[in-house]
Amino acid sequence: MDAIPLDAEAKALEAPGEHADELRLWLRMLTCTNLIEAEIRTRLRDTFGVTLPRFDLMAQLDRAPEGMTLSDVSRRMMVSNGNVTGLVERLVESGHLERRTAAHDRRAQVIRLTDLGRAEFRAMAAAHEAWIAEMFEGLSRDEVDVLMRLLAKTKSSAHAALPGESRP
Amino acid sequence: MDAIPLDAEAKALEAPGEHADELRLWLRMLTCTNLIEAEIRTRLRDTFGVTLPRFDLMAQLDRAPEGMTLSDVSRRMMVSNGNVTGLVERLVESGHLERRTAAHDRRAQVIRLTDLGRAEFRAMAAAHEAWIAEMFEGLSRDEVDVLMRLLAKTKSSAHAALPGESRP
DNA sequence: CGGAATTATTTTAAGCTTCAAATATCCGCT
DNA sequence: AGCGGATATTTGAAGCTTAAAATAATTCCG
Repeated sequence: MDAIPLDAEAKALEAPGEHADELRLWLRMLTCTNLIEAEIRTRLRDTFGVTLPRFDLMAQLDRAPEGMTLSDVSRRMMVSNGNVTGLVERLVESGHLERRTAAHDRRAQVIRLTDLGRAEFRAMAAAHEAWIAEMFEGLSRDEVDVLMRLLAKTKSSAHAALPGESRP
Repeated sequence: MDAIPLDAEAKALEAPGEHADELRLWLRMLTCTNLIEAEIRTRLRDTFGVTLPRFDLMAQLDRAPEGMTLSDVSRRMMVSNGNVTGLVERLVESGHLERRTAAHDRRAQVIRLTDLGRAEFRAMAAAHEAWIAEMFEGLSRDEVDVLMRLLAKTKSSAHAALPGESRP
């Protein structure tokens, strides 16, 4: 049986928005990121039995041998404070992190990798870097450079659109 | 060069830091995506009281007036089946979706937007498109085009690196 | 000094997400 | 018909994530 012809509402749906290009770009960007992220998550899990959030947290700490506060981690990972509290709790429990109260500020907790945590992270990081290289294998060096530059521009463009960014 | 593909373990043993550019590119891409996604999530919540996953699901359904099965949704959104089951459950509960058993296959559930769901989605989608445009405002039309092309290439490169993709 | 505002963290409730196991149904084949 | 494998969905357990409220400690400033 034939479908009923398009009504006004359906036509409105067909009408391309004013910014269809940007929307398509965003969706493509999201698809790319999700595709790669999902594969990395699976490989981390299958190869090392670790979740992506834990890996990400350990990656932050690997760059700060003297440790960081939970707030620092929260800001760098762009996740909520409460989220970090739970992640840290589980990683301390498993012996990958140690946590102590900051010497100069009794509100703050400083966390750092244990020897175990560091050793495990180094092994995972090497595999991770290779996996990422594999995913981007199809791009030339120039294309990587251009993409890098355009994403930097995108980041600053998006940042400018954030509320409370009225000042240059 | 690398005529023979190395397996994960072998790659992990490659000289460390060999693919720093790709790694930096990936981290930048991730930062961009997270930045934009977090802002969109906040605005959807504050403006419409809807979560991003619900918006994404409704977006899929808006393009399929006759409905889709849960599996279709799961594949398109690149999330697990169980995830979709829960999301759909809550959206049916709130009156945005209707669900019925597929006529030709009693295993499958076909879901579609209710009138309420469609009306609410249209309003949200218009705002969403404008927000995205705002985030990418700092890019010229040419830059958008180049980025689009490079991301398409990235997607196909990443896809080629997926297991079970040995054939071209 | 003392109060107000800020900052660091935790807690709680709700929802999202995955994986793996369990059900139910369908399809192809003999 | 009926068996066996594939497909669609649900369920359950564990973990991730957020927002908002609560707690605790610091800093600012008059």
